[in-house]
Amino acid sequence: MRSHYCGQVTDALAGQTVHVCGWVHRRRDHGGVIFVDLRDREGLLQVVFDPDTPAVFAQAEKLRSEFVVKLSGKVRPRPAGTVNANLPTGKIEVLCTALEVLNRAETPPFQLDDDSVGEDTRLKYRYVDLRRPEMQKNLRLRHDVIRRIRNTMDGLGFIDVETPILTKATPEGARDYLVPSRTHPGSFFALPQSPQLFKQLLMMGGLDRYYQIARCFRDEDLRADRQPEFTQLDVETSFLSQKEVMAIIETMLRELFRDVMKVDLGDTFPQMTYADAMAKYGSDKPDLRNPLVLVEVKDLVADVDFKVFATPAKDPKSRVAALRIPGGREKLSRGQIDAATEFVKQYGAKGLAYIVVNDKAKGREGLQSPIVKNLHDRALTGILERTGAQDGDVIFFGADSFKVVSDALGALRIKLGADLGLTQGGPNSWKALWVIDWPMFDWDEEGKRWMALHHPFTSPVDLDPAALESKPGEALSQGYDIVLNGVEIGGGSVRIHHSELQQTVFKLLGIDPEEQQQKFGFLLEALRFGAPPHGGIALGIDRMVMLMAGANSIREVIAFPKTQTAHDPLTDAPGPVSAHQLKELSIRTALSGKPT
RNA sequence: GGAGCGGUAGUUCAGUUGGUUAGAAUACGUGCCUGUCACGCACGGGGUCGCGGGUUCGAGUCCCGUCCGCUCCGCCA
Repeated sequence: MRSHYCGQVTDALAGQTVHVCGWVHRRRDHGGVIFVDLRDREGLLQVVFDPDTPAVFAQAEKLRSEFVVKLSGKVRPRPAGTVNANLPTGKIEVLCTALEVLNRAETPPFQLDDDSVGEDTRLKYRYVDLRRPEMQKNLRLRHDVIRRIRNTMDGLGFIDVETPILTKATPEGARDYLVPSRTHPGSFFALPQSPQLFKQLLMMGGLDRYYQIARCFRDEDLRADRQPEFTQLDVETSFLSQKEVMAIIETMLRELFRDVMKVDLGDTFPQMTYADAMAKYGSDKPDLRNPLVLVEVKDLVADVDFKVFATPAKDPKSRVAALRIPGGREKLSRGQIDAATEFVKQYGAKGLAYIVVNDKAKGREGLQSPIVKNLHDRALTGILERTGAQDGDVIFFGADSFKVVSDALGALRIKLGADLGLTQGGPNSWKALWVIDWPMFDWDEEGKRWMALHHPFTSPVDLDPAALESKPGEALSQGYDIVLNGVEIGGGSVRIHHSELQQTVFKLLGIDPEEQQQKFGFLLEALRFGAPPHGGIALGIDRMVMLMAGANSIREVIAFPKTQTAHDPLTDAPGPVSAHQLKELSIRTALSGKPT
């Protein structure tokens, strides 16, 4: 006896008796006949209950939504005149001859065919939500992605090695999730922010091609594309150059998109330096589908009688940049320009200057703007030339610190590209990009110290510790990020494999020798026992699948995600624990959670 | 830590300058209908308007606080 899931019943089975399992999606009674749409992960099937079979018919009268049933019946084409190509249940139906209710169900908390249900309700009843076709599709896509990644990595000779979930707290980086130790009172494990150090140790262990589909934990505030626990493809290799690692990942991604999405990502992914990305796109993860670009006009306005521009133009740590919106005069309403001004304020900009280009040929008379009177002819001409302005364009300006201008105009570029429909290609357009030549460090004004732009184990291009220490602000790293459609889906680097250089980097980051020893002693020691040159990368699986699924949030591709406060509405985690449990862990007080 | 938007029936939402008994759709229940598929028709049940306080003769509506959800800034080496 064969069993079939209902969605797999096809024309070919016409005339045969089949056995199907599924959920009751909807029941319709009409003229003494009962119709039940049965649902499984594949789709819908119409089951008919005829009054000629009274025993089964009586059972069918009790069926409700989400009842779990198993039934047998004869597959038959719809009667003539009732077949409509647009019917969701197909040309085939099953006349039920035996019905078993495997489980009853209460009225579902929401209708499964309602796609506007609030996310909190969906998450509270995630097990119901997961039955919806969209979620089935997303999770199967995720499975497919991971399966094919494993195939590719395996084909390239990579070994999957598991690394500890209970590990050691790190002083830098994200906040750790801590786990108290019962056997070491007062001491704590940390959940890994990534398997970074373990995979480096694997290189020292001679496992020269490692990968893992690894769960990572970071106790930081959430976003649409950030969850406190997430999954990354973690990769590390020995003896390979930056170029070679990037080539492997390109191959993997190209095959993945070819096989799963039927998309060609192109033969060679373009590469862009961090400096160029910031200059042209105001972002370290440019979306190349968006044609808008930032144009530096600092030199043109250094001598204008307008402090808003002139002051930053003379400051080496500041920038004055323009963003030209082709056809902006028609496309942007006055309200949208005001909204743009408000928009850039969240990135620290104090305002947003603009020029509407009415008639270039008329010179300054042809420009409409609150700031034109403050700019001399040479500046205006230069700006129009350099931005390539045409009649009908709007040019926005940012003048502030390098970071504020880049952040503000970079974000405005993305927003207007989307709002005005300038971004090319739509959902089926894919633009991959490597961002390379990252600075090693970024100066933290508040902490008065250098911060690693990538992470503290990233190798500088120049391996001489003395050179690094003399000019840390100018050092470039052997780091690389992979960006897809403006989303950072991964980042990696060639690592430091000399103990002295690693200590120098720690020192520059303000980690004194004692703390180095306490937190990273095992790494420094391992580096002394024959560490091969090594490097790798980590790719965010959740983000990649989110992009492939066309979803707006990684929660849509995670079976049981958490809300913005890192709460799980389904299990109500995190929750209080008993006083007994706390006592065993040598924890005296719980500040808010009442012991139960 | 901060900004914005939201919270009204199981669900999705409406609710006017503060004014009678808070509505619609859908879901749910009962009945009718001989092939329906967003079936249709009739009737019915269903509400601490997130929570607390305040203003007022009177609050879903105004004010303050608070909790929750979402988006973003900070944060995420």
